Amino acid sequence: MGSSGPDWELWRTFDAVMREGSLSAAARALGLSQPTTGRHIAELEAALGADALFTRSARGLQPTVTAQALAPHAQAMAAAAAALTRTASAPTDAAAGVVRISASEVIGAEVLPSILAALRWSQPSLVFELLLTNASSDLLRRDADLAVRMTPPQQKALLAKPVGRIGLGLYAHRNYLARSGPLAKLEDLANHAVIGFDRDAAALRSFHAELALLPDFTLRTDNQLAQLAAVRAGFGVGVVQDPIAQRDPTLVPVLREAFVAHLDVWIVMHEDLRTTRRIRIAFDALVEGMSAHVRAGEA
Amino acid sequence: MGSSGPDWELWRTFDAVMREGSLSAAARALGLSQPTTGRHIAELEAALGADALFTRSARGLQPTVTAQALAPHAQAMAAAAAALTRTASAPTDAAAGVVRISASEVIGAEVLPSILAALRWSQPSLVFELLLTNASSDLLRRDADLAVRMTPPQQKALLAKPVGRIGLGLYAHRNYLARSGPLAKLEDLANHAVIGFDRDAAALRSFHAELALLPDFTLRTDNQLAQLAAVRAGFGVGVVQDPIAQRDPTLVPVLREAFVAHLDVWIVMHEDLRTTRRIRIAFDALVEGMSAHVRAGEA
DNA sequence: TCGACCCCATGCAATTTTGTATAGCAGACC
DNA sequence: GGTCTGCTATACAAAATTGCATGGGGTCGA
Repeated sequence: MGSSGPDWELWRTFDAVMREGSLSAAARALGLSQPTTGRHIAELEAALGADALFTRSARGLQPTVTAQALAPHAQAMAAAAAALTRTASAPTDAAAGVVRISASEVIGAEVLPSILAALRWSQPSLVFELLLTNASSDLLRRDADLAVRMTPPQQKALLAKPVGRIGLGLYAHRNYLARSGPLAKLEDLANHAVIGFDRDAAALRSFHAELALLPDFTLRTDNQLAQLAAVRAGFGVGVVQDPIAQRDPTLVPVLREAFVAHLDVWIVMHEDLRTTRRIRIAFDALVEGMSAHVRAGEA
Repeated sequence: MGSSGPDWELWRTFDAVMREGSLSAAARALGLSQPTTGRHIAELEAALGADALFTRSARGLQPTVTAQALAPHAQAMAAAAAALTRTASAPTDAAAGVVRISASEVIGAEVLPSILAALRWSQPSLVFELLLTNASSDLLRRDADLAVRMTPPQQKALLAKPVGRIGLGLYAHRNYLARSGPLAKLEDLANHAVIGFDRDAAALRSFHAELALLPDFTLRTDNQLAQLAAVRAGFGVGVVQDPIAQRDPTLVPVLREAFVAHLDVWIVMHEDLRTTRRIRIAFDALVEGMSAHVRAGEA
């Protein structure tokens, strides 16, 4: 019985069409010709039954409800295919090949570079890919090999190692403080420029718990790198990870007693990758590097 | 750039070869010819670089370390492909098509049948697949659409609904009790036939916590259906879910005060499937049916 | 030790899949 | 209103993939 579904290659085309929005664009992305992508989609539609996947138009293909329901699975398939080529990029027992790391934007921009630089110095054959997104992207969907996570490990299939706790505090640039009014009590914040989140529900909630009577933010953005940059530029007061703030002598902690929060940090990997040497090497390096980072913040 | 890895269809062949153990068997499973599968593997090996995936022998193909590292990703891909055909098996907005449900063996054999029977009565176009395994199989890997879980939801991408708590108790058949010695205190168990787990580490641990001084089991098996059958057959004393035991008047609860345990039950589904009507219908039916089951045990 | 069986590898013809070229259509912009 | 761009759909030839048949080699059991 070979009839267990269509040719997998058709799903790859489907995924590309969903992503690119038209047969022609998908053909370009895949390195195929436009008639071929069109035939692939036609073949899928024929194989799946009566209802069409797309409505054709001169402006491209618009996915039907069915196609929209299929899309996430196709993406999962694509992620697995990418993981396959990544894993095969070098022998399992070699300290070479591609390692794909998922982390938050702040960690990826402020902390990982030095860790990876050191690692590459000792392991010159490693190649890194960074997937920087705050929405903790799916290790389970194999979008990445390793991840730096701020939430406890959620899944048996994942191998997680805690590396400590990053303190969060309110900071401001000394130039800002020199020009602004007093900031000794939590209530003083009402007269200050406060940098915070815009719509990120999860982040807002977690900070609400810690900082119940926070005034309205003066600068709102969900991009934490922008928040950090704003604090450094002297715009106002914002939440900064202690170890990052302490590297910059111009940043001054404020309201140390009034605001306390922290992030528990984990390094996470797929259990499947346990035996792949380059992943293991990168895992260990991340554990060590992030541990050092966390300790630096405790000083 | 279309050169992002080999033809996906090759991975399907790879997965089949890993599963079946030989080119010929894989060819049979896929409905292809043996030369074709051989060529697929050869093409993969050529595409991935120097090191081979399999060592050829007259008894089949033996996977190398690299191939073993690739296998789980290929399985993930296969699961996603299966989910695609399943999802496409009927229009998204139809109360028809295949719904794949993961649950423990006991739930699948003792509880689900009546729930699904009732559901099928009101929705005759639904088709069900049961994946009965105690190792909570991966919803995230898209092995199933829905799951009945005894552990709290671990993943953001999953939509989980608690349906209550199933009590666990020690039970024995009345015929057994009529012939055996007294059973009033926990210590009396030493003189009884006790049915329990064999090697299932997780299960053993969870029961050790509840029943510290449990004697050595007289009948050991990790198959919980066999445990249940043994209790029903009057072999001895075993742990049974209250709602299941109470349906059978010949089963008598014993040591009610000494042993108390419970399982929190959740119905879990992929967030991706939220908009697929048949999955939603089955989800709601499972929530209602399992809630009723749980309540039945509280009587 | 022989035979039966299952396995992989290879040559060749048929089929399938793909690409090229082209036509037709809808919207954007001057 | 005309032109330009981007899209899909179709005809036909080239290329690639597949299946069939067959050969060679190893393992198991009588």
